[in-house]
Amino acid sequence: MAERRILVVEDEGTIAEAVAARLRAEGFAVQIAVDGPGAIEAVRRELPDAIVLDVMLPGFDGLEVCRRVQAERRIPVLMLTARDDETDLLIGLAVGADDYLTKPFSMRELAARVHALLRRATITAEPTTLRLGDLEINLTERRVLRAGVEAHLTPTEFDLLVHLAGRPRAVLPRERLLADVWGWADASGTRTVDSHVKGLRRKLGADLIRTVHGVGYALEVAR
Amino acid sequence: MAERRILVVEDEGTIAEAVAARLRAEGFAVQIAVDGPGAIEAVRRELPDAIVLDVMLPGFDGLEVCRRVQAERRIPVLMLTARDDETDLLIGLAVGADDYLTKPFSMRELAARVHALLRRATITAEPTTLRLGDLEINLTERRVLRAGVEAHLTPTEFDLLVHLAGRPRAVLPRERLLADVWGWADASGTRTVDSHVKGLRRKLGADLIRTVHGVGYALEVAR
DNA sequence: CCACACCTTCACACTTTGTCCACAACTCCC
DNA sequence: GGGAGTTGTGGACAAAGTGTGAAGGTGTGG
Repeated sequence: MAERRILVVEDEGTIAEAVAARLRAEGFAVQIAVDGPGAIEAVRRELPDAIVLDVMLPGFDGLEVCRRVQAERRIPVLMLTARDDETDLLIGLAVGADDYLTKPFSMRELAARVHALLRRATITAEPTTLRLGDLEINLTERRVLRAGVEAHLTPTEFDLLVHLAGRPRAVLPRERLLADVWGWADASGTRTVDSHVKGLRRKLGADLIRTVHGVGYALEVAR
Repeated sequence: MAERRILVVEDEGTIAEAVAARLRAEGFAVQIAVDGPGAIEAVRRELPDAIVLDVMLPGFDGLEVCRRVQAERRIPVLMLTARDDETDLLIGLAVGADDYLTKPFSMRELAARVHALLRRATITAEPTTLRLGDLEINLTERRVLRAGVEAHLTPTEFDLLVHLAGRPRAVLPRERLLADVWGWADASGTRTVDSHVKGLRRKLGADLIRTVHGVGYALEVAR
């Protein structure tokens, strides 16, 4: 099996280093992110097999990270909660965390949980491909077929398409797409979304994406 | 959120009890059925939000239960398979199961799966649609149908309609509409509301919006 | 260093929409 | 019935939004 990649999201340097060291000793390739935006970016870039995620983070918190990550792609998440707070825990599970550890925790326990997480992930038949009408999106291979014909998409186009496909038929405002796909806070004055929609239409057919004037775009799916 | 109802279908008493106990601890209301016919009946009576379903059952098996249930109503199903048998698994997914667990499984894992199932269900079951008589307003898609026929509305027309639909039959003064829909403080001297009402009447029928002389407009709904 | 793929921005044409205006039709009240 | 105020209507016009092709910039891999 190829080396498994783990993303550790933790702003306290000493903890992050300790966790990373232990996981490396277990044979994982470990990346560290120290805040919310960094985590999102790292997920896109590194495509980790699992995430160890602190709930308390600068930028936006771990729950937000978890929600956004899960919106894109199914990745096992182990949550670290500082306090013995049931609220965090429940919210965490609700936004897609798979397991949790309450600080302080032992490194041995952490390692065991991460192993369990990955074992489960490989056993489970996670839906790796989205099927919407004659559109087929393979998330693990990042391939897209329309009516059986493969289209070559750029990375950004693919991410945009996946986001639209996550809420088929729903109208997603440009600001929302810019925030979720690009991670931009400010949506004023840019035509980037429009440009990429143009690309998707050219490659996948003009009828795939509906423009909702003054609002945004929606993925059309035959019912 | 109201308490979520889970139906556990499992003929082995000890397993059924253990599963039920754990799910109750997670805050769910749990019902147990021990065979196929009992499961079908329980689904009809209890209207559960999700089903945890053993494949091996007396009466008729879990796959049959799954098939029948899905034929009636879309309910998330978590399948429990005794053996590590791919055949059962594939059939299960084919007849509408959403996820599965192979025995033996941990209760923690089960709970996480059920949470995930419900989370997914609430996301997909979100076509927030307003229905008022023969008028159908889909908020996430921003589509409007009158008597089954779609009408293309401009952004402002749509927002105005939604505001009227939010208080059906109530008379909303122009000043109120201008404040809520347009964000204008000053209502003097403008006929903007009237213009957009004109548009709505043209596209959706003159009988939809009632004029209250000297006051404003109200959405008419057949009782 | 070059070729290449990609992302973003820009300028322009085109489409859609919002607001206002003028006049007709209507309502209400005396 | 008549008049004042209100509303309906069609269209003009400007403003805003969108589609499109191409250019500039960045980064990557050879």
